[in-house]
Amino acid sequence: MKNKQIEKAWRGADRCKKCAIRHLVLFSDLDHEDFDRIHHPIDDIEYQPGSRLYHQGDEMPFVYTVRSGLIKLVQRLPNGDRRIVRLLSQGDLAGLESLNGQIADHDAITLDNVRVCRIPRSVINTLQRDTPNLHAALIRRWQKALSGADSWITKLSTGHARVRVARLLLLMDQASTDDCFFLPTRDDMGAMLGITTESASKATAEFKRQGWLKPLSQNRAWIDADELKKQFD
Amino acid sequence: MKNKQIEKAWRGADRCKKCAIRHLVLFSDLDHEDFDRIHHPIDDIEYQPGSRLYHQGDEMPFVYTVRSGLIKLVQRLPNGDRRIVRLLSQGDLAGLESLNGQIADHDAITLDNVRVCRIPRSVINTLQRDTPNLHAALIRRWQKALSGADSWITKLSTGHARVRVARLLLLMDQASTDDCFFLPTRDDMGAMLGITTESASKATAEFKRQGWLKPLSQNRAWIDADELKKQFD
DNA sequence: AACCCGCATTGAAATATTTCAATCCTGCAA
DNA sequence: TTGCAGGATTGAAATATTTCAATGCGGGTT
Repeated sequence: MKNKQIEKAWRGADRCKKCAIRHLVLFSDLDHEDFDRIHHPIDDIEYQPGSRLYHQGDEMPFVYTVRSGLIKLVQRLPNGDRRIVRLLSQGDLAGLESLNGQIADHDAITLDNVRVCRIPRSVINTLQRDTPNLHAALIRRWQKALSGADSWITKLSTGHARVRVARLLLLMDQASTDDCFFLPTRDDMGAMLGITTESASKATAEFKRQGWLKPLSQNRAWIDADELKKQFD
Repeated sequence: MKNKQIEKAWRGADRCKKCAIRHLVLFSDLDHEDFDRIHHPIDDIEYQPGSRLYHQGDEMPFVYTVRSGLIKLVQRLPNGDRRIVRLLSQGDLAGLESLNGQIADHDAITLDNVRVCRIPRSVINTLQRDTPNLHAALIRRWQKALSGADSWITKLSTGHARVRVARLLLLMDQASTDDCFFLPTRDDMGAMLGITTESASKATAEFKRQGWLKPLSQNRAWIDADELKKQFD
């Protein structure tokens, strides 16, 4: 069986102190004492592609820090329409709404191999009371999510299908540290851009024919960013 | 001349203690001492329709609490496309990004008569250090903005033009305390929904013909919410 | 190697939206 | 009251997208 969690490698907050990407994650500004206040287990979990961290409507006992990989947040409408409203990558938080005790706004589904730290809500709430440093970190995450949501609207939900696909590719290219990046399925592209799978495919195929997009092995691709910008900006 | 601020009625934080909508605004959870910590002037300002609180790209020395009226947040793309990414109403904060010292992500423009409290960034930052209560209030605002942004994507940027217009009307109806609500210009509807002014107009006109939408005096309208939901949900 | 399965691609017809230009309203000013 | 200005509405032609059905392709399995 695929799509389920496969590992709980590490437990506890001690690990956080030594985390290789600590500057990116939520606890970056905590000091030594702060860590000692954490008594609930913080688990390091790895997911296969297509796993679901939580469902829209779930109670949310945890917050997740993304350590690596990509997660899509999918929102369903009563009529069955689905829309991907955001992608989360390294350093982002999934399940922010839990901090206010709300139920999940989305399905959170992994796109590729994903590693997260799963933090009980109570840890955040406790720390928040005592350590102002965490506040700033939280506010920054919130701010980033919000401005991401805004540009999702202006860049990915506005203009012709070909333009939206181009902008998506440019965004994913920028977000990647590598010189190649994760290329979503046409289906997911459609759900991100508010167009059909076929329209996403037609645009993508055309970019390939033009040589502006080159698929590499396994879901990964390279783009000629300058050319795409020149054509569609 | 229109479109400029016309009044600075009240100054200072003392007023905040007596604010009629204090339960809705940012300082709802502050206690008496907290208010005494505020030394910078907090102004109560009224704007005419079409006024601009700030421009995309501006430095942001202030945060604004909306006391009454509607504000649109408009984002411009390099190619000149504009998109309204959110509407702010009573109790919402404009200029959240200022809290991280960032420049404005949007143009903030009033749709009707708007009254706001203009709070210097320094007040927030100072209070934030000392009063955990403000934190919760800020986080709530952020959360609300974010989930608003998400449903803007799923509800207002997905599906056929007629459906989007219907959803917009339903949203504005729900948001209103009154039994009628502010009906935006077709131009603004287009910018909210990612469609042309004409498409917005055609949908709106059809709803009127069907009797599902009745314009009242002056930008205000009533809808048959049940019927619209039945048709487009 | 042959076969499958799950995407991706493609084409053609049916729809929907945009574009562009003309016309209609309505509130406001003279 | 008349006239004007700024939106709103409408129609018809040009485009773009969706729909639906067929076909292609690549990786993994037997």
